[in-house]
Amino acid sequence: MSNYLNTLNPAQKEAVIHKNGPMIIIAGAGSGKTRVLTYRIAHLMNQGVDSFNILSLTFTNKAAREMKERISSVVGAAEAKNLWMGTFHSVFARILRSEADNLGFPSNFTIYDTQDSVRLLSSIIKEMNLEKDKYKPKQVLSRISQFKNSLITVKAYFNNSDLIEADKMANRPKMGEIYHHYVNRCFKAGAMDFDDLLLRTNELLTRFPEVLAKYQDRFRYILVDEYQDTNHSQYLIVKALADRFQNICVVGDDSQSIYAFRGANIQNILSFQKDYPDVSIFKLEQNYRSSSTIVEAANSVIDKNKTKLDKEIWTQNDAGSLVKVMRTVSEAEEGRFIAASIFEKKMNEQRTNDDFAILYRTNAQSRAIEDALRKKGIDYRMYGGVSFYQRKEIKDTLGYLRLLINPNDEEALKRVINYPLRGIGASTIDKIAVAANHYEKSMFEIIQNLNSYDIKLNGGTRNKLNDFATMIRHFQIEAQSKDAFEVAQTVLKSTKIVKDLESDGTPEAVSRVENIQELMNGIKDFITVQKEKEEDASLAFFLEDVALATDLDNENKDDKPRVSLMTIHLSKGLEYPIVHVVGLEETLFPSAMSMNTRSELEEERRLFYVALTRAENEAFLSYAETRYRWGKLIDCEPSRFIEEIDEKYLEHLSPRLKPIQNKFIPDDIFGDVPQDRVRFKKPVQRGSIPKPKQKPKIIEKKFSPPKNLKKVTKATSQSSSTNLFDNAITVGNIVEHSRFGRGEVISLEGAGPNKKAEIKFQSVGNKKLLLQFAKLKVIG
DNA sequence: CCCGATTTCTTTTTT
DNA sequence: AGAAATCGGG
Repeated sequence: MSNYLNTLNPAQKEAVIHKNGPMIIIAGAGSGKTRVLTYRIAHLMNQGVDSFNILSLTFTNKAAREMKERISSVVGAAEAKNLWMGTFHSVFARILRSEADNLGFPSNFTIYDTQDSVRLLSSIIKEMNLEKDKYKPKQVLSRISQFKNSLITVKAYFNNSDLIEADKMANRPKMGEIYHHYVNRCFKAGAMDFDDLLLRTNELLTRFPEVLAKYQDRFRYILVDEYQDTNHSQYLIVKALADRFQNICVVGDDSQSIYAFRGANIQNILSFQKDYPDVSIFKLEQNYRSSSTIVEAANSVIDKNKTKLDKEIWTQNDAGSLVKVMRTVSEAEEGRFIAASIFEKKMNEQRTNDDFAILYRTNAQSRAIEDALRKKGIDYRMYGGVSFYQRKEIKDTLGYLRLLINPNDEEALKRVINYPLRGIGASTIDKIAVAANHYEKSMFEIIQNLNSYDIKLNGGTRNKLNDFATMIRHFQIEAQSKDAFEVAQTVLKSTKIVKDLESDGTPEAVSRVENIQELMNGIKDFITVQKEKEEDASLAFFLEDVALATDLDNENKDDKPRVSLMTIHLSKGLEYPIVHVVGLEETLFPSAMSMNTRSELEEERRLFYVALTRAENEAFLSYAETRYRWGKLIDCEPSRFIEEIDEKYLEHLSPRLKPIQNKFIPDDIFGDVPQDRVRFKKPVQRGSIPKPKQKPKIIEKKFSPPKNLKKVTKATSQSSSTNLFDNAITVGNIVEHSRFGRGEVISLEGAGPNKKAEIKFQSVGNKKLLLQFAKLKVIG
């Protein structure tokens, strides 16, 4: 046994040692929460609790994995192996698989992702002949999600006149019917969406007392991390499971509750004491992560919230440097400022890329940052956004795999039945869908036995459908004897997906092929890892893993250190020496969608609190005066959150009022662009491509100081496009275009925003392109 | 009846 | 700025 207890402060130690009964740990940002959780589990095991009886629910699978490793190092790998650890979704997906038959689901049920759900809802809405404007699939889905997270089944919905009335008032009287259809279709497809994983678990535990008893007996000690982000559905699961032994330990920080939009209920943590009157409460208030400046700056912000638990975060750490605030003239400039600042710190302070994180409110903001980092040659890794598994080519490939595992998976079927193109078009698919609804069979069943059903299809189409069904059946047979990797290989070969892409020849297609290659590597890795752990390496389990994987979960077994880019939501639980929080502008952060009620605004404020407290040593806040949103350039106001920080913790790098000149701003940090905003007032917009004649010239005159015309034009076009290299191009250059591929520059004409190049492309011949819009990369 | 090209709409955050 | 819906040619 090790002396791990000695490394803890008194509050942490108490929380670790406390053994039985309900307990809550209020853990402020950076207070060593993960350490406490890990040691608590290790300690339980050292006290003789069987690892088999411990369930630990974490926020990401990565967190679970890391925690498991740390526990292994205390109690030994063999012992730690039996721990149940993971996200709510992954743990209960596993339980649902083994209990699926109770609920009438196949054990290899599909997990529908958001896109699948939206597509299914679109078809339902279309089939019901409802007006698209009233019933937007995404909105409908989020409404259904609300129902599910509050455990309102279809039946419960129709028994609840308030809900029916509310939907009528919202001009969506058919909501209940849509919900009904949606649930039925998912059921028939053998599919569960994300919310179902929790809802159906509740159903399982309520309807089958013997199943509940089994898991109650099994999970004698339950720990829940990030409890403030659990929704009602999750709350009930935990409550049911913990009911027998009452050994329930929840850890959370009300100040970091940022998932109300997906049904998280801050009341869960605020009212834990009511649920368990004899609860023991532990507070971890000492922050070990951040400088005192950052801790206090963050405190001064969160104090503005009304709804919060009583606690005071403090630290013994040094004051460190002030929180820097920077205004820039555009988002491109913001990106350049950040890139320059990172570059400088790497030089002067021996920092490495992995010391930095750049956090933003919306994924769309990453683009400008990425451009700037790339230009400075700074390696970065972006988390979230369009994640790997969401890419079209990956989803297509996975679609085949899903279909062979579960032929009733309608969304997978629709996705792949005509990709690559095999002459089965929309109207054929519609006919089959109609027949499927009519005969109450799955679409695949209809296709397999076309002759048994009455459908009007011509002979050619029938043959094509038969071929398709035969191919899928062939895959299924293959899957009985071969492993996931081999099956996937067969799929790729038979469907000619890769060939199809290769014949395309565009750089996009090439990168798609690379992605598929990467997917294959992923499958191979998965098999190896699972076999090492002596766990399920089946294709079905791989698909589940993929469906529930977070971007953060994928270990970057990458060589180089990289700057991290992610949304603030994703950054929760992480820490970095230097953090840039960008886009601090009204209507962006706080988001315009969340400014209507006090509680929404408080959630935005907590989000800002989370962002700020990721920083260990230094925090930068930046905002732009203009930014492209919905493809248009708009003016921005600085975020109220900047003002909400106590002024004494701030250092303004840019002048606070309107800048007339900015002579004191050092060139190397802020770039060499005049800070005069006038020139961005008349932006060169994308919409003006067809008639680019006059306007740009006027603009150019307005703001070109005779001194360095070149640089100014460069900056201008950067602010209106993502092209970084337009001025670097000369006749004879070999360039790469995202659509046309490689080509040679033959001639140049025009100047500034009007500058055009004639390029001889290998693929499409000669083209004249406006440099400011063409995304050209100079190769040589 | 399919396919490629044009046009329209959309954008918060995620399991 | 990118995907889904719509449109006209083949």
